Amino acid sequence: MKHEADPEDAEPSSSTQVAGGEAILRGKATINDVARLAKVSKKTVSRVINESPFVKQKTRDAIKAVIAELGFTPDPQARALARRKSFLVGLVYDNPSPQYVVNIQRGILDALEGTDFQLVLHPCDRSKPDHVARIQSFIQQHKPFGLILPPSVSEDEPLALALNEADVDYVRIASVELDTPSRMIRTLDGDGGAAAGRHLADLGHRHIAHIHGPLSFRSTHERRAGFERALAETGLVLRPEMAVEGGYTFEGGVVAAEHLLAQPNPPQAIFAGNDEMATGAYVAVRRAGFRIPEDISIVGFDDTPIAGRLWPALTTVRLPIREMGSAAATLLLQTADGMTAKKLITFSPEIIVRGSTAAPEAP
Amino acid sequence: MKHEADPEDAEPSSSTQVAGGEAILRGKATINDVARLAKVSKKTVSRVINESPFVKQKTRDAIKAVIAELGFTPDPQARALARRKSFLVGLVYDNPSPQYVVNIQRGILDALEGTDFQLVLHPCDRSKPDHVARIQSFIQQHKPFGLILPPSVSEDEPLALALNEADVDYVRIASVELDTPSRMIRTLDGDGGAAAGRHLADLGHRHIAHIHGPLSFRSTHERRAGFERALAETGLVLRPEMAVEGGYTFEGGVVAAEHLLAQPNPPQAIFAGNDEMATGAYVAVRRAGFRIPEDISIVGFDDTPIAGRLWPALTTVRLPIREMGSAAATLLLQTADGMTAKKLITFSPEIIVRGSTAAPEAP
DNA sequence: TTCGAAAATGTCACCGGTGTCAATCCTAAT
DNA sequence: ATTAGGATTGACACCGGTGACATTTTCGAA
Repeated sequence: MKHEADPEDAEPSSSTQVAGGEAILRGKATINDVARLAKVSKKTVSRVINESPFVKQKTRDAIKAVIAELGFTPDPQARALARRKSFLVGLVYDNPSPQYVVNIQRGILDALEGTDFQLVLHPCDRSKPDHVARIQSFIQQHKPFGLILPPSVSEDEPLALALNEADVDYVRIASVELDTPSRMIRTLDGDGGAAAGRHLADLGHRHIAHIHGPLSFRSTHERRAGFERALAETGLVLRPEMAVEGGYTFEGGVVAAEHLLAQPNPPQAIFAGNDEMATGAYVAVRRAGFRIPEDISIVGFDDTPIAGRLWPALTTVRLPIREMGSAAATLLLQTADGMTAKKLITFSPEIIVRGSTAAPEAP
Repeated sequence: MKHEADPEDAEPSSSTQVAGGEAILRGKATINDVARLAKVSKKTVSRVINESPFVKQKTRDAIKAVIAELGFTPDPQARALARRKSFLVGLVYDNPSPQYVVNIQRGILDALEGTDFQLVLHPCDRSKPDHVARIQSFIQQHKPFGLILPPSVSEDEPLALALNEADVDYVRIASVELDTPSRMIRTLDGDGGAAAGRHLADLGHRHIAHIHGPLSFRSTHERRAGFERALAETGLVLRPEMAVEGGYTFEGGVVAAEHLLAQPNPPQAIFAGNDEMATGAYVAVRRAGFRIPEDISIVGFDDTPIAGRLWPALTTVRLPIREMGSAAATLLLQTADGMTAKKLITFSPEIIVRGSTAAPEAP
């Protein structure tokens, strides 16, 4: 394939002379090179890059051809500087469960693949008083295109407020709205809790306990409320002494389950607010000498990989975490596309029945 | 505190007029503002920011004072553009174990905290033929300051070669050197394998099996070699039919263990090349009706969180993964500091004895 | 006191894009 | 043919720093 012959239209900018059969140095061309070769101003090239509708089709095609030929890629840093907005998507998280975080990451990366955006990690410690300030300064400095906030960061009202003030877009992943309006991926945690309750009730359990997360998490209440609702439908109630907090952690789950088992009338079934705590419950139950599921049934929540790795495998409520991450990123990017941005996408949980639940044995 | 009175030295650049008692807009000042207030050229300010030694102490102090007063922070994008080098550290990974990845991430973030660098995730699929090209284009576009390569990406010789060509710094986390010299965090996987072997031998086991990772991973061979070496010291040998591949995955571990147990003379103890496979072995062993550790002892490798969550808890070989991630990032950043960059940091594994191993029961 | 080299500091273009607004090109209506 | 008004395109400054090199200080040695 021949290039045009104009003697001036030669090589991409920097007059690097390279010996003989050099591999085409794709990718190092700049917008100026493209403009020169296409015989238009760099501004027009810029318009094409940014898909401005105000470029004649013919011009656009010509420029695109040059871009392809040169393997031109706009420089993210330069663009960021000029626009005062980088191509970074920040994942701001503070979640006790690594599995959860990894899956969210994967989902986001799925959605970001092929775009110009990069995922940067920004863990945050909500127990520190300056956590909001830190995030603000991150935003001021790096000017991320947007943020994704999974729980429990997503439930931080002061943070949401600060974010609305700041110049960032963000998407929350949470089970409930905040007072501050914002775009979000909503999970129907209540339905999940209900599914768990119904499953146990259907199996014939009558004496059921619950290990819940920290009271400061909205999801804790959602899951429990759904659970109690389902029990109520069968005429059951969750007795106060059968509801214990497990902090959403493995260790918390162990302690909580031990507490339950130490009572005069231990439960036949336990619904843990997440898989981590359910895993802890496994340990406590075994230590106490009970069998799963023959003596005690256990249900978890999240369906993290560990659920399938336990023995017997854990019956749990699955949230499509990876898909949620992906949806969150997609939602975030819609602003970029100028598309009519949806405000809310809802995901429903689904109960995955495995080996940790069974009908209670006849006494 | 009063400012100087010169009528011109007023507000930071952009003549935004704000009504009355505005909160001091810290952080939005630019290098020009600093230069003006400090009555020096922006270049000198730049020198201070970059800790150039060629600035008089007095000047430096004055400028630092202004920087502090203004809450000035240099703009990463602008710096990146001018230097042709961004402030991103890329984590290029392709690891079947999410736990591993998360811990590496944490370690890196520990080290990056307080610096100007940000961590960006760059998963990569080594099974795709263009994976090196993709990474190259990532580098060309985003000009990351450096990359961190955990296994198995760290064992990719072609990638290392390409990286040496490209304009990036990188640190490998691996158990062995590559032909291409590079800075690295080395783990003595062989010693870990040996520790596992010694532990089982010391307990009195004589009939021991091994589930190893993919043959394409160097660590697979390292771990196995160390293991066999330790057995040899006790006069034991790993019989060929007692060594099965488990692909470093849970499912692979299940299948491999089933294979071992189906043999006419099943092993008394199993050393799995990582915790994922050990977890799989748990399931297979249970399914086959054996007890852990009474009938069969199991040892893992990595000490990922799941090890402590199993019942009984898994005896395993621990690598300080988080610390390794941190060390890798620190090593990478040393170039920035102009410090004498170390080339190699070695981490030794340590066996963590928990409940999954015991002396074989008298037959 | 004078001079020269080292130490400090400044100048100015440039990194590779985008925003603003003016200039030019078209097309249909007059 | 002429012209108004929208469609295209271009000119130019600017985003906020850094690199290369010039200029000015500074200070000990002559």
